[in-house]
Amino acid sequence: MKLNDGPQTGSRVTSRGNSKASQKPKPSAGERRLGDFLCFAIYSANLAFGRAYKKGLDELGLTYPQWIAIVALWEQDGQTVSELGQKMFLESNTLTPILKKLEQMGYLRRQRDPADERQVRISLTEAGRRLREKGMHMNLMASTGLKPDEFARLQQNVVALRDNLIKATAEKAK
Amino acid sequence: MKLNDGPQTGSRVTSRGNSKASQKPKPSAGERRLGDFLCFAIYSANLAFGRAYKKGLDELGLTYPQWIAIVALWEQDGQTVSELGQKMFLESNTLTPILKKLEQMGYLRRQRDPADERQVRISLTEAGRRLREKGMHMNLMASTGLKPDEFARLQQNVVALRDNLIKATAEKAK
DNA sequence: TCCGATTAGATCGTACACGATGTATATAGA
DNA sequence: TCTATATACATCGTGTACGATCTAATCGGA
Repeated sequence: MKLNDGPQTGSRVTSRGNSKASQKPKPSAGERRLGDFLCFAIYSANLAFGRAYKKGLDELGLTYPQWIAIVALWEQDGQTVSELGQKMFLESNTLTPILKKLEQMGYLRRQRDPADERQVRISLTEAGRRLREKGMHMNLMASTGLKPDEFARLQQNVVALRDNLIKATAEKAK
Repeated sequence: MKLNDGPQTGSRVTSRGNSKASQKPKPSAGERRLGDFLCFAIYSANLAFGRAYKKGLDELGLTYPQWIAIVALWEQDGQTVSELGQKMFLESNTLTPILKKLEQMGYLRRQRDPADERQVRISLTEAGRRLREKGMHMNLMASTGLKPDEFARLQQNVVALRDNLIKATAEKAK
């Protein structure tokens, strides 16, 4: 009977039907509904991708950002934290914990660059490279319901969108 | 001199140049690079959207998911948590804290449905609706660098992608 | 009508994102 | 050379995501 911190069941004024609160069902003229927001489409597609990848990533024992980091490091080894951050669009505050976790799992090494002790160079271990190979099969092409050319085109459109957003945001920041 | 928990500066074996670790610069034949992943394009575009919206949302004093919830509730008031969750692609474990925060800020009310005490009905307050109006101007169309028809087409493509992913994931779960 | 199963939310632990801040190292200018 | 500034990374607090689990309310079948 007691709702842990839930709203009190005492003051019961059903809020649909008897209050003016519910009188705005249709967005007037130019008002955009949630389904029309491109940002929401991207946001929810990102959630969907995360869920679609979940099973494969669980087999690897990785999270999605961890997997991205492995892929990015496999492409080029010995990157600094900020170089990796540029590829992943993340900064050290987010990246450092991810990299520490992966190091602790034995998939990479982090070592200060002797030439500039401020920088940390990151390199995959043998286990890290094996993991990358093991995850090579993960391919959701079929799940996207897209044909290869559609897939490539959408990918390019989204990349262009992202880069435009970044440029516009940087410019407005000035 | 002491790097809070950073990698030890003692064992210094620069990992580029003298170890085989760095000998894999180009992905062989069919190997996909990070830039070719549609999931990564979506992931990074989502981050970019979050950053692009940041300034406008700060003026409202909201986070992105909080804003989405306000928009969704403005479209239809008195929704249950799970109905709202279907629209936002989130479940109660994520939604409840967001809704509690918005309630605490005075933008909505949460009340158990007398007809079924398991359900919680959510309705915007007057302040919540004013906030929705205030945020009406936020429009990143220009920042996307897309013409209206391109914008609409991309939006539809991403929605279709999302829905395909959800369907495929649900089917494989069976 | 009674009790097992289901449903709706809430809670908890873990892991991102990210602004703000801290610390060590490097660089530049007087 | 000495110090002010800049740079690279790490830490911290807040707020999502999300699987697992919990509780209360409802439903269903014998």
